[in-house]
Amino acid sequence: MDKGMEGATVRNIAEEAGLSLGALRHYFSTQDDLLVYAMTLVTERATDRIEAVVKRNLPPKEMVLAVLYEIVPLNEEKRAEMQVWFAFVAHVSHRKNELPIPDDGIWKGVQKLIYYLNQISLLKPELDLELETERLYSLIDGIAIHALLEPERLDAERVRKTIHYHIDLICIQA
Amino acid sequence: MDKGMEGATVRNIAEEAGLSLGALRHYFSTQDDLLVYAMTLVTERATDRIEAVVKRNLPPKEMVLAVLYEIVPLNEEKRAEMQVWFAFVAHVSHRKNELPIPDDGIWKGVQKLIYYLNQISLLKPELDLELETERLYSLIDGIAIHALLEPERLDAERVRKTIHYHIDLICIQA
DNA sequence: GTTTAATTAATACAAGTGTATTGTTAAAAA
DNA sequence: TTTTTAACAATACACTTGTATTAATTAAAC
Repeated sequence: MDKGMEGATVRNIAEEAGLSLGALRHYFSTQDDLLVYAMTLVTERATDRIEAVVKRNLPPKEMVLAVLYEIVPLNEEKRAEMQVWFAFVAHVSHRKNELPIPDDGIWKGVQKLIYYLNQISLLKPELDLELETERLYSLIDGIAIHALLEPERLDAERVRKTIHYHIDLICIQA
Repeated sequence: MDKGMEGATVRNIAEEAGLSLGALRHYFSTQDDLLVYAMTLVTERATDRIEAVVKRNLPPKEMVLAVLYEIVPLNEEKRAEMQVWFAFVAHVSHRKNELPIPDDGIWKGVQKLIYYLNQISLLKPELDLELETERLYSLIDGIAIHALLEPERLDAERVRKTIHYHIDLICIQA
């Protein structure tokens, strides 16, 4: 978190985990394995959190908002996850083809939300489903990155307000 | 571009530039200087391109769209710039306080666009200026990153369509 | 209780890293 | 024309990197 990707050396990770170099290597024979594992871990944690929110059976609009709030770094835990994800994606994006980078699943999740809002007739009928998906997807990830990189300007309340504002605008009776 | 941030070693950069290690060091005494220079260069190029667009005196809406299109990676040149920017920001974001990372100026640019649209009464009057700025800012950066990381799904035309769609929706008489 | 496997530790190694140093050539100033 | 400065080159240094190897220890299985 404070040494960046340069600090994510096999030795540093071993030390942080309280293991020797050999012990760590017993579980992860290469550094790439380590990175892919960490990325997978982050996506799984996020997915679990989101599924838990869905299971709470909130009213439609509140559920949609709760899911979106779960994607974005509103507390320190999610902030840490997002930071890891951001660093790793940037670090390995130049060799997508040789590494099994897990998909974060946000695109499909946002797609489900939009289609759900439409099915229960909460989405304004004049809107385009596909473009609304693209728009919300970009909005969420954009906000997430901005909140990560400029936390002083974009605090938690402002993040929530912006997302709420957008959802209100695409739903009937704003 | 194809070796990522790990490949941005002083030696690689010197070779790519056709210089010896010593020669490169004559201009940049440390690697950080090199990175900061490259980031500054990218922002300056982007800023210049945008200012050129503004000077073309297009009709309001077309001007706004043209500016936004200039931020987003719609061709290989901008794609390369964006990739550099993305890699560098991720690489140095964990030590914002020790490095003079230049601001990309997109926030202020988007703010100007929204306030301009409002001043000439093209923006729907019921909208919130500050939240619309935040929304467009996130949308643009989100689209930019998605276009960078998933170019097959989000091609140039889809990028333009999404941005156009959003601007239509916040302006009167869609 | 002995053997087999899993786990951990300790070094080793070759390669690459940023940066410093020193020397050489070319250009500009005096 | 001399001298001072800029530009470049070559090498050196100390250190870190990922990974391999080998050995020691612990746990499980039989």
